Amino acid sequence: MHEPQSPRVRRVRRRGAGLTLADVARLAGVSPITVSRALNTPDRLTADTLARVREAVARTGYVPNRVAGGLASSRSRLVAVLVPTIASPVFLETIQAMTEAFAEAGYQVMLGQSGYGTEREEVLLDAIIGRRPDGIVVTGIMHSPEVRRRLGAAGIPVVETWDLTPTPIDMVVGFSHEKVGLSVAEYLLTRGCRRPGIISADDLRAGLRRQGFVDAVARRDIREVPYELVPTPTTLGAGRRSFAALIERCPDLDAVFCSSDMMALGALIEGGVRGIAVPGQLRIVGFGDNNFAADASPSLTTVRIDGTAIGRRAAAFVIDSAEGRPIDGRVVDLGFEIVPRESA
Amino acid sequence: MHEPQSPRVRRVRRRGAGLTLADVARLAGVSPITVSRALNTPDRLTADTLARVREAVARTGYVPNRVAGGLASSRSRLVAVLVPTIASPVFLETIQAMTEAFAEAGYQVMLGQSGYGTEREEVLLDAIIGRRPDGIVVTGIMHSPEVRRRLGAAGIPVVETWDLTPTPIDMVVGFSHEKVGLSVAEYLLTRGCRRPGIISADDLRAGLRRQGFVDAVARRDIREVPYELVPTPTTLGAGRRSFAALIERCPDLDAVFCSSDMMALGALIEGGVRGIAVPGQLRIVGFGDNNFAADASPSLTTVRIDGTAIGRRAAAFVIDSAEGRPIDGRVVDLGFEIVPRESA
DNA sequence: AAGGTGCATGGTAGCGCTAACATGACGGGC
DNA sequence: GCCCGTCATGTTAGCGCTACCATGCACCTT
Repeated sequence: MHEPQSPRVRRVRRRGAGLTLADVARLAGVSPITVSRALNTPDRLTADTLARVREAVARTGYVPNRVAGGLASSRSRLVAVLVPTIASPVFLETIQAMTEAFAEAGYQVMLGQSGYGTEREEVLLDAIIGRRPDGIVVTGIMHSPEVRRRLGAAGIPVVETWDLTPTPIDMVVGFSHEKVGLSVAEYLLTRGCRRPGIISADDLRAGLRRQGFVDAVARRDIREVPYELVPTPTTLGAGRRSFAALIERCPDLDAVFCSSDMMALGALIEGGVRGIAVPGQLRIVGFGDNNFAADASPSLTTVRIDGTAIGRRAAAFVIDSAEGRPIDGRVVDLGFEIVPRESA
Repeated sequence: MHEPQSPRVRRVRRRGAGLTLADVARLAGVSPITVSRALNTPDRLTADTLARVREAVARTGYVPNRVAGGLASSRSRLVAVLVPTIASPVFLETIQAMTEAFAEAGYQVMLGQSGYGTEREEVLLDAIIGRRPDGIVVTGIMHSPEVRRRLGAAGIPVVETWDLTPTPIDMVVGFSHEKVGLSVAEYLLTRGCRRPGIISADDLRAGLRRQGFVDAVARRDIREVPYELVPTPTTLGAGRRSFAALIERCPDLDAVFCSSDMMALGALIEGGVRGIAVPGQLRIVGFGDNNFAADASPSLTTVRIDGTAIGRRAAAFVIDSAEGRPIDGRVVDLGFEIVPRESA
């Protein structure tokens, strides 16, 4: 840190390696730009030059500084991924698929947790925009007009996911939560249910599913759907307690649609404890097709979302934008699927 | 992208905002460096100057380019977090706590998934080192000597987590998995168990817990501990099937230690299906104290790890290193706690 | 009065890389 | 032999910021 040499000397290297492209170039006997090309566009060099540079890189253990590269080329090869909170397992599959797809294409994922209120969301957004990512993927639709304005102004490709809107900021990959509610309602009605209830998280998307469900059953003259609202993140315990509350209020319930598999499992367990026959007496449907759904007892009927496909599609959008390829179809509906199992 | 103007003209701005510190300085009537100080060390300016700069920033909507700042200061304010895969919920709490702590201190988290074999791990490592993060947090101990060498050579602070070693690359925050196995064994022995089995993931840390368990019961002359090995990530289904296999092989089993709560829940469910009384006939212990453990039926005895504390401590290590504060105690044991509930 | 001291602000020179243009060698068509 | 195109490589000039030192001024000390 402290240098005993004369003060006017060239600035001291602070960091370990401190190896630069110029050092490698000197060793290989070429100009710096040639090393740059060896790393970025190797097919533009003769085999001989390329080999010389590669050898110099290997000998020195040089790792190019992408911060400098990013500044020079205005391409950071960084992508921001915003989730409400990572602690909820809903988006994990999507994050995993994205991280993987981005890593393969040479991009790195920056994680941001937006679920801490508007004020901190704006601070986070500035921190992210300050890093000049090549793209931003958000889970859910951005609703705050201020946030939408800032994202738009930053000129960074934005992909909204896990939801659908005809008017995305930029691009959107997801599915219709209302249609999920609708389909589940029809699934249950078809099986003879006439007195359904809902256990729902208090987030926007779960709300849309509930709305879709309520609308669908209303068409069959079921005007009242009892429900319990649960704060996110949803838990098994919340599922048990909500189910208990619901069934005590309406003992004649014959179906429950839960906004997460974990809560559905809770309902299943609470039902078991109370001696309620599932699906004989009451049907239970979850959401998410988490990896435990198939192995519950009875196994859980649920709604499968292909989180991996969402992640991959979102990554492709960002990468295509960053590489300057044309984007067509900025609204992608990946749909969903009801997985019939024993519980309904 | 293509400019119809004369070719010798100054390079064109490619990016939206394109606003720089110099623009803000001009507007505020100060030098660029003063704007830089207004953003980074505001208390070094007079209230008047600061206000003028702040106003200019607000008027323009300027967001400083941290890529450039990082290059100039060799402080990227980026921290890499490496997990085997994000899809396993084990580290979520830790990641969440870290992301939060880092965000508060102005650092951004870069996510990397290392669990794809040695070769891809090295590529990932170069991608990460290339971004010159101010710190790297890895879950687990890094064992590959090549990786350890590279991390050491990069001169970046490294925090290993979720495990313990007297010889960390740099710093380590975690707990002893062997001691976990030992404590659980003693817990079960104290309660009269003499024929315990194990359902364990095939990862290193779960292996250490198993070893600790086996060693502990061996001291009480229990020489053989039947076990089932499960590939990670562990699932409820794997728990059910492993439990079934184990109980069929050894019907006299009186305890099972599972390497994850999810598998313990699977064992619980399978036990229920088979009419095995828990804990009367057989005791079940999980690991992780996931948020469903307390609400299972019977509630799950398990081992609680304070993932949040691990995350916070790891973040503190990195931030202290980055800010040049002295680090003492580079090995931190945060311990664990057995949570006695109904299942054991 | 001369010479500090402390503070707010500014000028200069990079950080390590790449875009854009320049150069020079080579080969082919006429 | 000349011109041109093509290709590999080099030169130059930044990208947008901050470290470092310099400057100027108010206020003190002796």
